[in-house]
Amino acid sequence: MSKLILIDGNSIIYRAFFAMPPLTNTKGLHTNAVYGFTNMLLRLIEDHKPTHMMVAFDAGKVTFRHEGYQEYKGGREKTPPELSEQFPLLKELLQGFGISQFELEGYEADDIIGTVSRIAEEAGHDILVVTGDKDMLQLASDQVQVGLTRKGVTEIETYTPEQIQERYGLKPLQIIDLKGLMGDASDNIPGIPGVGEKTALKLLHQFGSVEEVLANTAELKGKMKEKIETHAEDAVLSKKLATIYREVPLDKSFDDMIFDGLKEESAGPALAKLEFKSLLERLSFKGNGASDPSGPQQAPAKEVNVVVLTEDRIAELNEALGAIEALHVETNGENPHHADVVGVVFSGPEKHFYVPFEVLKSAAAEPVRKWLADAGVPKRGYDLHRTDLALHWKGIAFAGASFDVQLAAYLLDPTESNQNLHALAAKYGLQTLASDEDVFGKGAKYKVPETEVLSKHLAAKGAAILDLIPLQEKELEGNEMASLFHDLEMPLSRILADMEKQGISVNKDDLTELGKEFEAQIDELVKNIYEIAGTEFNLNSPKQLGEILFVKLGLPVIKKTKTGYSTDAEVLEKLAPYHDIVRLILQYRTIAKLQSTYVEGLLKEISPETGKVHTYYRQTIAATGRLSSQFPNLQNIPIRLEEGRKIRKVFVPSEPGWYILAADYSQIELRVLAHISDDEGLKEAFLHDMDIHTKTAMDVFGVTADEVDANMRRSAKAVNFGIVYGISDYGLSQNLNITRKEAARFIDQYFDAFSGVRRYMDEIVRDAKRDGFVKTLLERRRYLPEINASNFNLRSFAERTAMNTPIQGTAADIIKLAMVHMDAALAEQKLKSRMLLQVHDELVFEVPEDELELMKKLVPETMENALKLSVPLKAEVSYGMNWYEAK
DNA sequence: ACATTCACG
DNA sequence: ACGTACGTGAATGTG
Repeated sequence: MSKLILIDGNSIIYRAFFAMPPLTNTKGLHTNAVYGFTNMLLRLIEDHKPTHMMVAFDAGKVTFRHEGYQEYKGGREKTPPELSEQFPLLKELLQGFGISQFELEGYEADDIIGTVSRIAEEAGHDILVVTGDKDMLQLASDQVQVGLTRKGVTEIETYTPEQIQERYGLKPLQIIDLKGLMGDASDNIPGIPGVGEKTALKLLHQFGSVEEVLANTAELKGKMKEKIETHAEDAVLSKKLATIYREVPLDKSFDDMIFDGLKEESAGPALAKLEFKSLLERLSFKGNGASDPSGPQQAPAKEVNVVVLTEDRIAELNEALGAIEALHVETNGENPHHADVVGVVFSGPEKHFYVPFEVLKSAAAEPVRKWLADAGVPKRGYDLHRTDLALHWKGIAFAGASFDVQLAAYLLDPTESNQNLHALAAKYGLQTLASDEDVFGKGAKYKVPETEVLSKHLAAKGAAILDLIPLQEKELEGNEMASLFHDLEMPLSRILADMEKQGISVNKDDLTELGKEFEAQIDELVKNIYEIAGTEFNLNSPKQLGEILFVKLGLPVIKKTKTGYSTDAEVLEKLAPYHDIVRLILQYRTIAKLQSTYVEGLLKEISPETGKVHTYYRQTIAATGRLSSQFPNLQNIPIRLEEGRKIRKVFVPSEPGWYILAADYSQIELRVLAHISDDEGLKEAFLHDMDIHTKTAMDVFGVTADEVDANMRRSAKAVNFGIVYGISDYGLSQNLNITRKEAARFIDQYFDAFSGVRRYMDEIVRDAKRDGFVKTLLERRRYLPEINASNFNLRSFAERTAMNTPIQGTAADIIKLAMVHMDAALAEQKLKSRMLLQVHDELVFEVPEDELELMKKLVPETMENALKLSVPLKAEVSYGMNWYEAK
């Protein structure tokens, strides 16, 4: 028994658009209408189990109806752009669902449906027509039911001829006459003025058709008669316009409309692309994709063909290494330097080999380890940076990383917080991969399951990696990010791993000594504070401190936090004149921070084996493309205050007689801004290597260099910071402690002096609103879904981000390039010097004495020539016996 | 798990 | 009128 569902695409998507609340995906595309449409489709499929489906669309602005009546559909509101952009999304989704779509230039969707339904009817099929347009009731027959949307779009009320009779007292074809008399404002069909549904029905019940009404106007009287007679032509025309044309020349056959269920491999990605996560979860794909009406259920993982290799069977893998296309090393713990290897899987398209770690370490697995260490063999996997480190500390060398799906996912959307392979696979609608949480449990409940379960899970990961690679590769190419990925980020991941393995030596004794000094100072401060307060309390508790300051001592409340009084440094600075205790608290805070984070924290991270700290650079965290550093964070070692800066003295070379050499970019972000904004004044300043803050003060305040005083320069510096961050008068006023009005004046003066920067800021925000994302010079992207939000805060934040990200991100691109070039130069010149740290605009090396002169030239040169801009890049180098001295 | 504070660029 | 400066990580206290 065949069942055909014909859907009026235009009508339904319109209804869905206005019925659904606004909805956008993370890329900022509107998806509400498609979401409503999809819900309706799933409902139809479930309720009616169709064997054939087709969605018809209007095509072409002008249809045959316009020939007789040019005003047809005139006066209609233009389709809102939020809806227009959803048509391609819907069409792509339908393709993924395996549902045919018809359109033909010059015809409307209802004509196509009318034609198909006539042919299908003649062939003896059962048909359901789905639309929001009552006109289509004219198609109803014994075999054709017409489903009209109710309220939303998922509710559909189906009409048979009997039900139409019941409701209107009309035969289906008389619906055309009804429209002829009433007209239709939305299509600009006139009908007879003053005749609405009620009158029209009365007339039709009496006469039967438009023609009969017109032929018998004699039987009518009064105003009604007059109106009908004067508008007789309109009625005839209106009827003609309302008549669905059922002879559209379609070159489609019945087979073109076959629907044999949702296929996970195509429907999944389509839903995933739209980020309809709830629908993805609701659907369970099995065989023909019929969803289980009993509700959500766990989709069974696809059977992966996995071989568990014991030591005596490792030869099977040794021989199959040529067919291995991906690997996955499962590790536990956050810190890859201290991670245990839980298990390893080697994946080919047909077969997966699970290798317990003991087996990988065994003598028999020597060929596998050689394969792993061979830089000439490209490796593909998930988080290969972590893999490299984990294996390294277990004595297994890893090289040749060529495609990391985590890194690719980061580039494709650097703000996505969940980078699990499970989430990634789901995002692309791939075969459901169990989550690590489900397999291992989380937190204290983490437990490695038995080999049977573990090997299957890891093999499924290997399979997911293999499936993801071509999809990501294509997307990277589509975004012109292939080079950023292959030529910058992938090579960098290996370099970072090398730097981390190398580590930087920390003088433990000096650090402990420093800790003792801090401890004495803390004891003294705490004693005095308790004495002045007249009570002992937990100084580290903002809550208790607030109680003392604002209740007991009655100091004025400057600002509040969500949970109570704010006691941050900014507040305490303002309170200092009121009470002597405040200075002491500020001093305590400073020293306590140094003690807990930098003395105790760093001591804990010193490796007993190497006497070094081995940070972990994270390449897939920062939304702008910067690196971040963990365990310990070596990108926030104190420098601004002398007390803290001393911490830097404990970072020393790992070999006697060597030096620490550091080079940092001077004003890289403002130089980047000069380049991308093409502002003449800013470019000029950097071409002459002027002091940029003084130059800014000169232009903003209209004075000569000599007239710039310290205060003017300070203000100019704050404005420059503000510009880079995406300026707002409020932010600048906070920073400079001036009124918003004064800040606004500064900004205005700045933009008058640097009009190219104003132009850039306007353009980048406009582009972001149009594209939904911004880019760096190297095509790194960041999506800004809130750039068109109606909420002022959200929108403003996105606008500032649009201004800042290309600047901060391009600076990140540049230093990453410099690192790749530096690594190559060190290798090529066979230097012993080692790159150890990156701190956003600074690179730190350890250098033997005999390479010092060379490195003092090579490092800044390499950094300055990393990328050619319209202004020169400048790097300043220094060196000493420790990081403190390299300033 | 979340908030507050503070270290860096 | 709206009310935040951009990007991070670690330590600590609290619910």
